[in-house]
Amino acid sequence: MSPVVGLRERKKADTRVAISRAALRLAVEHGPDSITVDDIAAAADVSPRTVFNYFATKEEAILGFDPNRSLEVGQSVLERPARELPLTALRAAFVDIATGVPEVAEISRARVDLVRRHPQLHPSYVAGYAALENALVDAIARRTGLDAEGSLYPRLVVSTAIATFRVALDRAGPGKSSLIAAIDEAFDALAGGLRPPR
Amino acid sequence: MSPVVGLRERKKADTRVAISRAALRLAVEHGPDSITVDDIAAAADVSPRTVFNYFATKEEAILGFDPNRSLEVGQSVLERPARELPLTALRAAFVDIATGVPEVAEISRARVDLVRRHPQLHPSYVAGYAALENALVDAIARRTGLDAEGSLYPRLVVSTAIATFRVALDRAGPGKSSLIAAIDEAFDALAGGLRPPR
DNA sequence: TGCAAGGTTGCAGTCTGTGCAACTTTGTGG
DNA sequence: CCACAAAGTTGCACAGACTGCAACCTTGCA
Repeated sequence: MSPVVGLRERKKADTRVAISRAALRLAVEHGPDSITVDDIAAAADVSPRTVFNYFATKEEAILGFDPNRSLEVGQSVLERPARELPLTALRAAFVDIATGVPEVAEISRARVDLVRRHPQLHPSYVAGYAALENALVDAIARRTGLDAEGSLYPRLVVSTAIATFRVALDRAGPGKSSLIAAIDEAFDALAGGLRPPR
Repeated sequence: MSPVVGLRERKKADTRVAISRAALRLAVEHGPDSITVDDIAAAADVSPRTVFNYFATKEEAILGFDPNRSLEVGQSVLERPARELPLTALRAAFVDIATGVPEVAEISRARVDLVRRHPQLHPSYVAGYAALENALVDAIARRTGLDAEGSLYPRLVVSTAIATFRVALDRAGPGKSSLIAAIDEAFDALAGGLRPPR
């Protein structure tokens, strides 16, 4: 009998989550530099070597990159109504992220805070958006019928949309205005050609 | 007699350049992963320990971050005519970079190529734009009279402009269309609200 | 000329990250 | 039910990045 997802895959997914949860928790508690891979491994109940089987670096573990996530978001952009403008479809996808499973959003916010408090993480954090960018460029290229690499437009619109999302994320810090409101304000300005507010 | 810039400072600047030149050259020749800090130090004729006095990481040395450079670009934005729109002033500043000292542009292009060929460098490369972003946010805040942090606009316009510049840089690869043309096309699209090409 | 500030170096040590080979667990087919 | 293949986990040895510290050298100035 071959289960839709076998015990093997489920265990792998669990292990990945366990490592990344442990890494995030420890990093939040003690700071990313004060913890070692050994600490993370111990907290996740695996060997240090195994941590590197799942994540290329310690920071990746803390930030919990999940390649599948990017593909999901790309898919959600493809599923938006065909008549929507690219920028509108992208904005909707970001709103989906923001309003998704509360627990996921919570963890995601914790990561943003952590990066804010520890700028050493910034490079790795930004790097995590590269996979998302590629997935979205692909989706936009399909929607518009443009060539993903040959044409300037797909990468341009995705790249600026992600930048816009990140500004909104940063602005909607803990206790500040809602993320949705920030996304709306930022994307309106972007679609309007970024003229300065009166 | 106190020289405008003393021997000390000149030597420091020279050493920084020597290290970063050596690091870039070796990385281009052998790949960033195949060279060690010891190699770089030897090529720059300093001790390995000294390399870390100038750059926090090996990758920083290869990518040759110079904090002063960001301040210069910020200054050039402030010096644009006051009636120019923020996006126009930013675009002009990027064109200045592209048309500046040929030798500098040459090195800068070599770095872009290197990053393209070795994506491991991408995170650090992108991180290098953080200093530029902050300098430009400051400049735009002053030009518009908006609060750099309290208002969404300054960071939004700078962040998207940098993303746009980077897409143009990437597009204008070696032997491809001119960088200026790419900057023009990309910024026109951005100022037009990123509607898809007909 | 002599001294203080600042820059460079070597050293010892910690930690990240990798290749490899043994070991364990899961899935499958006889 | 049992063997066997496939896939995952672990330990080990090791290269190399990076840091703190203390000694040493060079520059700027009185």
